[in-house]
Amino acid sequence: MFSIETYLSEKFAQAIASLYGVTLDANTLQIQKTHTDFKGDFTLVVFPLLRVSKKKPEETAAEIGDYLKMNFPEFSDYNVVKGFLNVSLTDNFWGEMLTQTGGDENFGFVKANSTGKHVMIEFSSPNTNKPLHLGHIRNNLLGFSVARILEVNGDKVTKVNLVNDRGIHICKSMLAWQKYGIGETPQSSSKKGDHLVGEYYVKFDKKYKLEIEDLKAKGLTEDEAKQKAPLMLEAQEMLRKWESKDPEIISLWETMNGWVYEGFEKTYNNLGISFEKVYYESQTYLLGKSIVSKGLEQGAFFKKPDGSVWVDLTSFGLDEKVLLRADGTSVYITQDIGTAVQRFDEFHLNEHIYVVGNEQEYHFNVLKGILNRLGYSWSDHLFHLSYGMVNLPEGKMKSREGTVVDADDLVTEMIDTAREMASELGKLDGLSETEIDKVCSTVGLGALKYFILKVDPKKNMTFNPRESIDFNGNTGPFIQYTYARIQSVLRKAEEDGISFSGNAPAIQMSEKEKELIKLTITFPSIVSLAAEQYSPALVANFVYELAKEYNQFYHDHYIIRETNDDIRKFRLQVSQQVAVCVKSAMWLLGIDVPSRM
RNA sequence: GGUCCGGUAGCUCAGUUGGAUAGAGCAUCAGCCUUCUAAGCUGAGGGUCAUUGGUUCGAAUCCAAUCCGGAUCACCA
Repeated sequence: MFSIETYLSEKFAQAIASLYGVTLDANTLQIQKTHTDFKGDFTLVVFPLLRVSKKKPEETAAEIGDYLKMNFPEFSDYNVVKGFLNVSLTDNFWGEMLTQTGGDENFGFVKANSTGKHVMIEFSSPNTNKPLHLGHIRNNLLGFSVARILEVNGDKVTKVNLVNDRGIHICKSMLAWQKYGIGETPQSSSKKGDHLVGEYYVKFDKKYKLEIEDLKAKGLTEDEAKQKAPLMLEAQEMLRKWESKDPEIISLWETMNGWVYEGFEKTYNNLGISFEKVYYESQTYLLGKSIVSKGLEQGAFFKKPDGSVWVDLTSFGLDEKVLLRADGTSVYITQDIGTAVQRFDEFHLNEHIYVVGNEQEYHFNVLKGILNRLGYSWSDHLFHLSYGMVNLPEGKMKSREGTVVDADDLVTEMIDTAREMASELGKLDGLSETEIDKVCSTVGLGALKYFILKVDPKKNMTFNPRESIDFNGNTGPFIQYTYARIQSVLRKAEEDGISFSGNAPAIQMSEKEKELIKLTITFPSIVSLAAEQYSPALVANFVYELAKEYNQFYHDHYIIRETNDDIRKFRLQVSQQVAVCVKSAMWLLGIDVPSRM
């Protein structure tokens, strides 16, 4: 892949070799974009070179600058400020860059499946007892975006979802529905299935709390009350029945989960999220038991007097961890061991990414430790993409206090806001209803997705609803707007019969024009860096900067209205290249771009 | 208490292996539409990069200590 830094490094290295007789590794040179308040395109930091030049910083910089100017035609000028060598490249060079990179729809993307690496990425992983919320949205957007980023870096990527469809919490909503539901269904109530089931989960909790209070009034301790509450006992009984495949319970479970899946599908659809494969815990929760037993035989684990099986991970700086209970049943991590082994066996994975919140960092360290202890060579290829929590301005989301932001509500709200803004600004006059719907949905979702993805995944973030529906400044709609503007210009060019294909004309460029070319040619390295760091935020920050730069250019320059044919052609080419980068970058974030808005 | 993560403008965030006078957006104030989309552009104010030491030509960035947040350390998932 072409990189301007690499290109320049080689020239610099050549200069240094010739001047000082020392061959330096080209990528140890420190090259950066020249600060805006200095003249020049790129800057070589010469301080580290003083020990080979054995001269003052200014002198060293000047010597290298002279050499470059004398020997390479693309260097037009240089200046030295303290230990910084600022070099300028010719318009010719930048024109050549534009010619080389322009006109390729897939610019910045590596050919599909070219690395031969197969990566599985698991994300979303919802429970079927309540609808998706804001936290899931961050998870889904991250997982989906990272998958695309890896794809365009040449990996084969399989996106999977592991649905938590069993367990005591599922039984709670089932029980509440059975007791208080009077046959309510999504159809009868016209509620979305996942929301309906979620309501019964909440109902269980309420009734359960009442029972606890009741028992406490009768003299039981908090813990005793929690354990002895009739509802809890019933839920546990239901779980036992489920595990023994009681037909009535299984049927209820299937029905209610069916409602939830219908609801989830809608949410995923609205968000534009999809998976290649969906796993269900009801089918995987027993996996791993035999592996643990084998590990026990091999001495990787040990048994306590009560019969429970443990692993000692103190050598990894972790603790002892139970793998099988005394009664032989498995715990959560047992399943994770099983699914990991199954997936690596079945798909011959090179890497497995788990998109899971940072509160489970310990869990994944334990998982890797166990797999390492079991001797799986790929245990190092599990990667926990650990993202920070999403908080509200008033603090953590708490379901008890009803501050959880529902995913569906949020999406609807964003799209509604987009519609209000558009009609207020008269942006969509003359479009059909369906076209308007499409644009508003694109813009509303763009705002939401960008707002979340622009933040470094590792960091906790604050979701301020008021700021999220702002469509100005560093937002998704701002970037979409830039794209729509360019499309408008390109449409106009076509209408006017202006062709701008072919090589970039030789013209005298403005700073803004050069800046745009500079930015677009760094797109490929941003894409690859984003993959290395599993960080859509890098792509988001890049595309924002590009859009901002383009809007300044747009403000200061005529494009269609430019009368000089060469300049007009050049500006159209630059515009198109920016549009390609914007569209691609947004696509990596899972965000659509409208051709008008 | 142990481990991990974080602390940058009033608020939300950038800051790419240590580089020049620390940047954006929001909010506030002041400007720009007979001209290709004003969801745009320009300008102003706003900072002890938590604190203190250290490393060196040079630190928001690396190291140590301290302070303040958060997560985690379940036979929960």
